Amino acid sequence: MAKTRWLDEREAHLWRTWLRLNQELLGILEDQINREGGLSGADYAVLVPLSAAPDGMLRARELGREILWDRSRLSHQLGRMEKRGLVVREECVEDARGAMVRMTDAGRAAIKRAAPGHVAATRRHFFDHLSDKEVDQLTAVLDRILANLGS
Amino acid sequence: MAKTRWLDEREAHLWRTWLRLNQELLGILEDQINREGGLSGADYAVLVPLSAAPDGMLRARELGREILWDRSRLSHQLGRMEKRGLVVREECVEDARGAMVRMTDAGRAAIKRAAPGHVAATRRHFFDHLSDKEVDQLTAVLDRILANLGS
DNA sequence: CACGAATGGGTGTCATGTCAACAAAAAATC
DNA sequence: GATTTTTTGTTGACATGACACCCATTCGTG
Repeated sequence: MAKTRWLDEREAHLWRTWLRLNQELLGILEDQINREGGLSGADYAVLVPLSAAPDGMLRARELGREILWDRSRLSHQLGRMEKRGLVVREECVEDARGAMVRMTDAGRAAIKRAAPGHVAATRRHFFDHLSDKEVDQLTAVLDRILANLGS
Repeated sequence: MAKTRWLDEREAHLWRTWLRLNQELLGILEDQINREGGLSGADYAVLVPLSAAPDGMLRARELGREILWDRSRLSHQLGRMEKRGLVVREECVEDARGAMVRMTDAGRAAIKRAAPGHVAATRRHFFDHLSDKEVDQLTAVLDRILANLGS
């Protein structure tokens, strides 16, 4: 067990900024979604992959994989969303264990209502402050970090 | 209401990476703290400012301001931590409304146990994949975004 | 085919976070 | 100095998330 190498001043600053930015930015965007679409951030996260899928339908397993949720969390969330009429669950034909999740018309309407404001807020608070070059640099760095997370 | 300008391919990619990286990275670090110190991420967040404060004591208001928590959340969390003997609440001399929060010896021991592994994990999963120059670039970009969040 | 392991999904329970309402003290206003 | 307004902290109710466990189905292996 080697002696700990603590973060130096620059590193600590970056780390605090990283955490704080993440926290505040997500909070702002969540509020935004909440106000404009009557949706929670969780609702939105679920509806996004569904709206991109054919027939607005995905297998629960796939859905969970896309948004990195465990099955329990997804199941609870789907139960709540089903109760509010945003999605329905149907049987899966090719695998009797599975469950298909389909977005209802109300679900599609809700995300169509929320999405423009969400994108606008994302631009206003994030992309508007980045040059094209910085987008590329940032992408390269974050992709690299993400790719090494497994280790 | 102008027509929505959706994210292009590069932007969408960066945005997904940002969200996913945060989610996974924070999850990993939380697990780490959890295992090594028997602490939750919330416990850790509370203990960090306390361990940096004189006498391990801060006014609740200050503590909440540092970690950007609202009063209710902090109060609940402190209640739980007090029950587990990590902190104690004391009266505030100069303001009878206030509450002082003091880290107990057990609290200090817990964070001393968790901190080295936490820093190591932060390095392993984050800083080890960044050059010095990239740290500076990233800091500049994120600071700028953070500074503009109020708008 | 039979059997144990793995997978997909659900449920209950408890920890955590949010929100509205409250009470007490301090600050501001008149 | 009395009265409103803010600030500080707590509480209770409720939404959400994490975790352990359950059941049915499918897969892998003999």
